[in-house]
Amino acid sequence: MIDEQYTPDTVEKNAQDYWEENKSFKVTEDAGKEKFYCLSMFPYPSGKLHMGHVRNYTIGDVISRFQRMQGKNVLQPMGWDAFGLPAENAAIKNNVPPAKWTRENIDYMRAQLKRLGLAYDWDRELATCDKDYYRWEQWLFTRLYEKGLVYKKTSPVNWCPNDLTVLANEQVIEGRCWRCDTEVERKDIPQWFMKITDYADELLEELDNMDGWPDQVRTMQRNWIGKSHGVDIEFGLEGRDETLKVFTTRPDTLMGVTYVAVAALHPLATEAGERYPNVKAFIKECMQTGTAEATIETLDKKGIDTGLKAIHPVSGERVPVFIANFVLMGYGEGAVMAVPAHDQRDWEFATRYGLPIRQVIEPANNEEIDLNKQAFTEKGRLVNSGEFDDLSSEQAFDKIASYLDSKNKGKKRTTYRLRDWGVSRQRYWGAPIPIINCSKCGEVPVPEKDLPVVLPEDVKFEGVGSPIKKMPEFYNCTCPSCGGRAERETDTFDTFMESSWYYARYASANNHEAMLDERANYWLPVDHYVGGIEHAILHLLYARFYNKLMRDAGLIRNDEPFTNLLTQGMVLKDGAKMSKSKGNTVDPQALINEYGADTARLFMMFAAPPEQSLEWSDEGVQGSHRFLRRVWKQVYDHLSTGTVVALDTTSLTDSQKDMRRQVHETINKCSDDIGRRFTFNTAIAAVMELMNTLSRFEDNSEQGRAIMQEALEAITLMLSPMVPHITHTLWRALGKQTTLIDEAWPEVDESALKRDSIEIVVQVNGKLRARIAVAADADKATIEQTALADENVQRFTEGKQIIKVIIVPGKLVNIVVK
RNA sequence: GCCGAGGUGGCGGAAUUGGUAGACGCGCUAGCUUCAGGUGCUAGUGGGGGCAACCCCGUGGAGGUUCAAGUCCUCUCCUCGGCACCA
Repeated sequence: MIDEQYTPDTVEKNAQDYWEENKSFKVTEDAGKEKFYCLSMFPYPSGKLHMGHVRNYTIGDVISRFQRMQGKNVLQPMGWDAFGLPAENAAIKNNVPPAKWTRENIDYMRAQLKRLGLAYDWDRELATCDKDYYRWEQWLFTRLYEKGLVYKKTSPVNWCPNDLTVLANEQVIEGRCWRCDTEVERKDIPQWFMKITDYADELLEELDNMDGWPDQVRTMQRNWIGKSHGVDIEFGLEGRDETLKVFTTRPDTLMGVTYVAVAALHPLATEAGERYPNVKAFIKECMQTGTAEATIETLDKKGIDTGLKAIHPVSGERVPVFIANFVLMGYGEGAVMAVPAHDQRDWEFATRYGLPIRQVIEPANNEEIDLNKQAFTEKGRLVNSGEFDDLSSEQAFDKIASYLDSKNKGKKRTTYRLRDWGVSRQRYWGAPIPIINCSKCGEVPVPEKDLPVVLPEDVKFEGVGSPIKKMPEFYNCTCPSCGGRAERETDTFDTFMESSWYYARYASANNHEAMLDERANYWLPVDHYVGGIEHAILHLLYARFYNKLMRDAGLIRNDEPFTNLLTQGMVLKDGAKMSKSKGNTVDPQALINEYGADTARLFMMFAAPPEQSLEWSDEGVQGSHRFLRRVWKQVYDHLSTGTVVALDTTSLTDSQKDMRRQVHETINKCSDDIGRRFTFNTAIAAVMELMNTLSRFEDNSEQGRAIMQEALEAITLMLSPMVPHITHTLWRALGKQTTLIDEAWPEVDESALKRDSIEIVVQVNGKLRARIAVAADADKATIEQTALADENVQRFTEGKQIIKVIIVPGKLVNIVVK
């Protein structure tokens, strides 16, 4: 028996103690059982959980618990994305080492996760700042170095003058630092890169097969990789031996070239800048406008003549070489052939500087175009192109490409927007890059026996700059190759490195001899991955890349890491994302303290489907709590009424059959909503409806009470993935000797779904006019007769000609009259 | 500019394959319970008309297809997310 009052605190402690004592969520490989690996994106230990975490982890937990009830061997692990900038900022502010700050946050947040009752196998917990974790990342990096998949290169990088760190292209949002919004500068420093471009094609092509991912995410990744087919074309330069290479996706427009444009950072531009002061001034102006303003000022095409003349590869014509602000150094060759008649940017530029506009493509459908108004950028038929005239754009692409190839002046080429991944960071709180720089031997990877390169944790922070760059005891070492004096890299890895493979490490978390082992092949790929849409490109692309690196290193066998992806929506309050800066956050801890974890979980799952944004509502939370109290009360009242006999389905009254039918219809719907559709909100709504009916089902007969018992057991089971604590207690209260966590999902009794009579909707000319009851097995003629006989239907058919009658079995009749 | 998602009561949302629009929850109204507030319970709740039975209108807007459209097609307006001078 249970208390009359529902007291979440004791109920929840009770269930959590049981799970803890019985290691309910510890899981091992079992070849005899179907595995299910459910993963939620691990948190950065920033201090305490926010509502987004609660939502994310509840979704993952519901899926995990549901799959467990389907009889699967479910792995649900949790860990900490523990390296990163905020720890350093906190260290400076509070004068506490990043390691200490991070580990205290982890302890606090772990307790919060446990308080939410999440079904994690805590034995597999990992933190990326532990040397036992990052040593394997260092190890893999040295293997990849041997394979030539990582390299060092001095190159201009995005430099954030505020955070004093290099940013990946992906971390630059509209010319500003993704983290602090400071305008990004350019700086030349030696950097380590991973050859993600080697995998660009596979990363792109696999997307087509990844049905378990949202289209939105797949499209974003496709665009990010940005594959395009074109031709590299070499223009001669008048009075010089060298050539100028350009990239174009429209070689069919080659005969329309009237000038060539290079980026401000192109070597030819630099050279011209040294000769002419006004060119130098223009280049400087381009640099200052930088990426930020360039994106805003999309209309203003500016440039300056270098004085150089390029030689057209087919006609031999001399055309001017301009420096133009709209040409990007980072894409293609940093130089373009300009065809003002057929490219809008070239057209705007040519119009501004009085350059010729020469039509070489005409519309295939002979429609009128006016090149005085704008460029004609579509494909069509070639004109004014000598021997290429009358070819279609598509034919000309190949013809012109092979013509150029035969003259050694051009070659087909595929380019990508995707750049190699720069992984060096001039930061302290990250995994040290396992490379030693020797003045004699150059760059030498740290040998396996010397790994891990441990990041010193007992450090003092004195303003900006990484402390290990000032620690000779860290960077002084001997060269593993020649034994001479050498220095370590003091840069650390981009923290996206750690989050790119943690999902695999959970499978082998306690292996101190190897990065991964055969257990990874049991668990991988992740069956269901749950996390924020903000990781649609960066994290998810890097993780896919890393999976392929690990596969090609022979560590795992799967091609893709995440079979299904669920991107959960944001938690909003007053229509805006909850954030500290907006001051509209609600602390999950306060919510749990007041109502308990079950109410918090239930509200999160009920207020909106998981992929949509969720509007916070204090009243909604109360509503969820009220529902749990009602369920509790219903069970209490049922138990207080006496004992229950076995259900005998052979002699039920109509109202008992109706009650029982709804129970089993609800099981049907819930199974589909949770298992297939992931619409937890509608699953909960269905159980609420069932509860509403049940509370009006006042049948104290023996069979009435047996049905009540069956219904309450089903409700308890169906709610258990969402609210595991209260249901743990109610299950026992309902007289069960078993423990809820080990129970299977309820089964539908098909015979209970049968109906003798069904309701059919009758429309006249598509408008609803009546509802009729007919036998479930009534034939069409009977249904039609009954429908036509209805009094209200007759009002609308009287004196009219019936043209036809449409009958949708089990649903509706539509009578068309004139 | 391009790509993607969306627009349904006072609010969050439901309607799964073209077939009863507004499930479920919140809020609100009335009543009961209560010294009172709160809790709990009962009834009602898209707009308009009607004592009622019922009727008319209604899913951002305008057309269209269909026996039937929130759902499909065309055009259009708006909101959100992503990318953006990509040659």
